[in-house]
Amino acid sequence: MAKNEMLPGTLGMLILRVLQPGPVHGYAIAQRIHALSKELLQVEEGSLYPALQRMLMKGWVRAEWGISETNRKVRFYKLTAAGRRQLQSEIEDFDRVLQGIQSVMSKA
Amino acid sequence: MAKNEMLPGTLGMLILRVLQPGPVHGYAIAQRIHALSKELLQVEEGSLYPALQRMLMKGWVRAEWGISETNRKVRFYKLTAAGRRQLQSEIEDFDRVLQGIQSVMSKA
DNA sequence: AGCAAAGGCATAGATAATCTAGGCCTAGAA
DNA sequence: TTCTAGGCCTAGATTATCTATGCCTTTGCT
Repeated sequence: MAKNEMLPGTLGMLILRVLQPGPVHGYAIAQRIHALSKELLQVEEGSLYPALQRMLMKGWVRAEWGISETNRKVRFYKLTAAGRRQLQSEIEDFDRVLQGIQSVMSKA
Repeated sequence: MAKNEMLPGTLGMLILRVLQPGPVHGYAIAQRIHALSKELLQVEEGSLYPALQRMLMKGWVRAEWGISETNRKVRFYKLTAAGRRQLQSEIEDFDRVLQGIQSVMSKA
């Protein structure tokens, strides 16, 4: 992964995390990830919407049509209880793997 | 990624890092990653050898047949100058992306 | 009124990386 | 001699991401 690309396998975790405080619509999820990461990460729409579809099917989020702050018809995504559990689990997995990576990188 | 799985996109970096101090043969690369990560990471052979092939084709490593410590015919892999540059570049990319991820995860 | 730009959802197809599951061979131990 | 661990490798499936679209609406500019 270069420039603004994502690290494969982490997009789901980031989306769930952004949804944790409350419902957010698709487009805004991408914007928040971009802003919160200080422009380091950029989620393409072609990655975002398929990811949201997967999460819907797994039951980690629910979607609801509504109106955005800018007066547009949007789909708000909301974490389910299962989604909350999934987020915790992904965080644990990520932390563990990251620790492994950092061990190798520092001590090799 | 769960249990002992790898984080996609980081295997190349880990292999290059293990090869940095000097030539290592394939099987031993996997063992070292496993050991150095305190058993947190497990590289499957079906991931390892294709990754080494890719790196050979990109010119990041060179391979040479030899005899292992256990008296077996093995292929030692050695970093090239390009491989060394690639390693630095992947480390920078990874650090940048990781910082982005951690920003999102902490501040969302 | 007309048009462009930006906001917004979505899919198809290509690409890439990993895992599963095998195959094959050898040295050394039991 | 037979078994186990060490060792190399590939085929095929799976999964996630990106590129490139298409389409619709609101707002603002001319």
